[in-house]
Amino acid sequence: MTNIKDVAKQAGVSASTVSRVLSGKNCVNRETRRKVLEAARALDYSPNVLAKGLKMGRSNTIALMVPSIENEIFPTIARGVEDTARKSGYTVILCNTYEDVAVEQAYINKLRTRWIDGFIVASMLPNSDHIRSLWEDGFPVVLLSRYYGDPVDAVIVDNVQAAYDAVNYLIRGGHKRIALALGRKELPFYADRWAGYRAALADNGLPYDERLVLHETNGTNSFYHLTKELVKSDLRPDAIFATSDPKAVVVMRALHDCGLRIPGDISVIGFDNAYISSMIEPPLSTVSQPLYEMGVAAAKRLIRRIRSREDKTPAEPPSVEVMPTDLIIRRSTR
Amino acid sequence: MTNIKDVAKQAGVSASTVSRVLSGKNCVNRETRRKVLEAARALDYSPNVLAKGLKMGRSNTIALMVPSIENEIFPTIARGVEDTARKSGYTVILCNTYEDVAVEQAYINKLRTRWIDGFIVASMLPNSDHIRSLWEDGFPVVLLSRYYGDPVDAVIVDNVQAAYDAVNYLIRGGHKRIALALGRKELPFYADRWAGYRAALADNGLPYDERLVLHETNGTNSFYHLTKELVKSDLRPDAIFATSDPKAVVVMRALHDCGLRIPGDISVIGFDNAYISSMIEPPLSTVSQPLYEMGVAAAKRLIRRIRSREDKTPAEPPSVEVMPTDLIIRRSTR
DNA sequence: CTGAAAGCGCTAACAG
DNA sequence: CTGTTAGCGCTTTCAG
Repeated sequence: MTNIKDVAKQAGVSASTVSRVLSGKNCVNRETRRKVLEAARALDYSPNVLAKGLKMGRSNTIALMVPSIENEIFPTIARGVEDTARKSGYTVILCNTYEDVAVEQAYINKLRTRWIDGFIVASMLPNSDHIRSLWEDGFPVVLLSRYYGDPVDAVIVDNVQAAYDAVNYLIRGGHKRIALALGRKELPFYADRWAGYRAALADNGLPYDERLVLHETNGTNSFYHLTKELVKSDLRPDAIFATSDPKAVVVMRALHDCGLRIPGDISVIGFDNAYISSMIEPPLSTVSQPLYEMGVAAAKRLIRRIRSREDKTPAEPPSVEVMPTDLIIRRSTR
Repeated sequence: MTNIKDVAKQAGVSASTVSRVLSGKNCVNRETRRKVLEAARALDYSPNVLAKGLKMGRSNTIALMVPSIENEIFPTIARGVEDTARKSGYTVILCNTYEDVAVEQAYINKLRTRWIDGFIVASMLPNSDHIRSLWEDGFPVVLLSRYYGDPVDAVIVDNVQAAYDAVNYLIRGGHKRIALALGRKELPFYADRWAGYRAALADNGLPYDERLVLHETNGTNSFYHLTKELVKSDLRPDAIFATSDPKAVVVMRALHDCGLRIPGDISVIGFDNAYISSMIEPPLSTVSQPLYEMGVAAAKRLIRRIRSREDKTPAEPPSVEVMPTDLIIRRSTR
């Protein structure tokens, strides 16, 4: 593999000059610069990132931690992060934590070792203290989607408001008994969507009935039976708000299997605007989050942090960026 | 950040001894070893990967190149790769090429620079010559899913056979006029599925009618109109084989909008066993590829290559690993 | 069994 | 404007 010395020799200059030219320093003679560039091209030289990183104390690499890249929303987020990172010369490392604090911790310990410039964490759990120690130690971190009020940069949506809007829409449409298919409530965005649901009910003078909230037991499929039971009881709802699209799809299957028509007999609304939601029959009304843009925003913010740390610019205080959601009405609601 | 010298000082030994202990060399006194380990723990030391990589000429990092992580099948593959890599101490870098040879090339050029130990390429296009130059230069590479007969390691499925099985099943079920929703045929797996379709027809004495094959024009949605047109013509098929599940879903929507019943009026079968396929109504019959296992197999093979290159073991000849597919019959076929 | 020294490829003072 | 030098943190001969 060709290195900087080879280029230097070929161009008849010293290694430092090659370095200067290739790092875009302008204090180099036009002619010398030309020779170096030519030599570099001729030798198809590209600098060794490891050596550079060792010298500079950074690697131009960031880590993206997600619960699982297989979950609906993360591929799009990942693409936003990756596109943005690449444009700024950063490479991204993908880490699946599987909602396992131990796996998360193992990653952090390994990656902290000076060779990762910063973290985008979309996998944070309430008890992820090793993540907290990251920013306490001055490491650039931005939280994505899961935010617990810590003093750190974050990119989120207003889940309370978004859920409120969805439920409110249902109520305006004349629905009186609205059930909730609720994900694991230790996750802050589910807790918030729950709060938004309650607020919308309250503001419209509708009673909150705990029996109408379906709690996820093990996995998305648990909603299949929960929905069936609820629908067959004497509490049959006229609408169901699911806190994610996959849950909505399962709910719809259960409803279908009970012989109910959507939206004729019952309306369904989801959350996330996953790809499937527009494809199923009937197409699902849902709340969309700007996933790609959230990935972009998180990456931009992280890179700003990294740069400002390197420049020793006085650190700005952490800020949380709240991205807008949209209510998308398709044909699963009347 | 604490480094090897700090540990050495703390333990009262030299840096080389620390290195020996931490690299698991056994030629170290029991007591010395204990002291070093203790010091390392006390200081919460972990070695600098960049320095190590620079010295050793490798980074324990591999790159996974995919067309887009948002495509149905890649998250699962990525998870298989990542799990396997992590278990062997490798980190994976994710690269989305967007089917763009220029992006792919930019990645390769950047990553070749001694700091990536090997590549898993799931994005290869017929004219990806920079990928070819990779293994020609002795770089560890394994191709995933897209294989053009080159002399290089690959992990694939037998797409001809899988498509043959699907179409054959349809024919056995009494279908006589089977249409094909065909993806971009410059991609080898689509070309193979097309070949399997033709072979099944031929073997069963059914005519091959070019008018029954729907060619993707721009994106998956193009099948919506193509399907509608076909169905309204006097060639109305009694079954449609879609070369991927998303295509099948679009086809089903078109059929539904034409008032046709599935599978009553027409059967539909897909390919990939994507998550959605079991969720839609009716649940889609499809061909499943062992995506996770393919990721695992590719990672294992790559790591073997990397290791054997380092050990200077004589290189085994490249081999292609063909993984099994399954025909999954649900309710979209009769 | 252990320490000293060299060097992986690069950049950043520091001289000239 | 350019070359020389030192050193980033680690592993690995080579001596002892």
